[in-house]
Amino acid sequence: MGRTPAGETREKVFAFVRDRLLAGQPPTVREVQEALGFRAVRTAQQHLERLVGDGRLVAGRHRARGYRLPGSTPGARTVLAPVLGRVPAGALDEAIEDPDGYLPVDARGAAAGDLFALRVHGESMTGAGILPGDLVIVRRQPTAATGDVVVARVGEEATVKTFRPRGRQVELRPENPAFEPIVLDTGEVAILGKVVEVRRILDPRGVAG
Amino acid sequence: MGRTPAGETREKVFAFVRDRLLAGQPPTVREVQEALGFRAVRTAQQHLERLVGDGRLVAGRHRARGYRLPGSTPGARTVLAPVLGRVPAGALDEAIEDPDGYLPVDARGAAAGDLFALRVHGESMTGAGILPGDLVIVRRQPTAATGDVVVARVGEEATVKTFRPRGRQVELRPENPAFEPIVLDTGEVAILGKVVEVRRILDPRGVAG
DNA sequence: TGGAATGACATTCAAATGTATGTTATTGTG
DNA sequence: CACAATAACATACATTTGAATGTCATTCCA
Repeated sequence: MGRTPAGETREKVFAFVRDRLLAGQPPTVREVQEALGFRAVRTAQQHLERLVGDGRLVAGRHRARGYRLPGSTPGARTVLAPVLGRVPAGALDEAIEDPDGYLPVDARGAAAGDLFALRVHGESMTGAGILPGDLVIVRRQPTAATGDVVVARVGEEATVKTFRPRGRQVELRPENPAFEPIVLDTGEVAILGKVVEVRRILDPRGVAG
Repeated sequence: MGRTPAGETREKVFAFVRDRLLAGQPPTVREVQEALGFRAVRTAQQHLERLVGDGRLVAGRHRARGYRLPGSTPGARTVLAPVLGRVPAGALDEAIEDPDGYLPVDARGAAAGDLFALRVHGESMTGAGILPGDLVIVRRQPTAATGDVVVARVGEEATVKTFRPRGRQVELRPENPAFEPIVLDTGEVAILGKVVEVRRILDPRGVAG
């Protein structure tokens, strides 16, 4: 049977699969076959096997539409973190019931339900590159380490600050010389979670929040 | 057999399927079954049928992982944007062939293949809250509007700057007083795309890049 | 030149996955 | 209470779909 120059077809196969995967629509082997115009399933299958062998794709064993891109094992760990509109005054779970939207987050190290997002108000953290309107992605945890950027509840308000334990007290330090640190007894502060990521939408293509 | 209050389970089924779909991972009927703890495939199947009947889902006939959100998918549309390690010196497509990883991005307004991410080097944009090490998500486009933060190629280097047209020339303005603006003829500058989002990973839970 | 690697074909097998049939128990309503 | 609707279970069936077996022609390279 005829053939095309070496490697050329495989690039097309990879480009097709990659585009489909990036679009969130994993193809089947037969869809690859059809898209590339192969007359045998086996041909598409072989190309895919090669790509897996080259480490350019990863395959799930006997999994329908199971081909994925390597690297961050994408998709598999993408979860949607709810964007909480109001400050979570009471229990977090209640606020999560009525989110403003969802953000896709790569959550390898966090359980799916442990992530949420908040919109930042105020300029107290501009020195850390966290501007008003930014979205912070928070992993729920009751404690923090020195220097962590945390979301803490003080009374009825939630605030984003740098965490610094001070013996029996806690310092919530803003990253802006125009603001004063807050020092409170441990009992007066509740750590809601740690800021694990900061996002700023420059071009609102529709990201919720 | 026992049952749960009316409608309650169905909401959970819908939430599960919706989250999976928004994350780009359509589930199988059996995955729904397992996730909800049903002992029979049929139970999950029935819930899905109801959701389709209510218009909250659409089903592809005999299609593996064929359930989708109806209509124009008003919710988020998550795609995976490749993180380009090196500066894209040549054609962008070549750099995309070998990404460092992928980031989940809500890409409502952008085509799947038009998004990529770059890691920021240098401190020329700190005034705009873009710090060294940050990831910028870029939508490919050959032109830009005044004030847009763009990724431009000047010679062999790609740089992130604020875009300001100056008649037949172009000013690439850093957002840091320690840096000088770059003014070049239009022909010397190629706009690779517009920065639509900025991300900073504070806690590396595994986000690629 | 001759073997190894590659590209492609035709076909079959087996696992996954969507769909259908039938039954039991609980809840709600007139 | 009778009856419909709902929730769930157990099981079987059919299609899709990923893998496997075998063959042949073309290209590449020593």
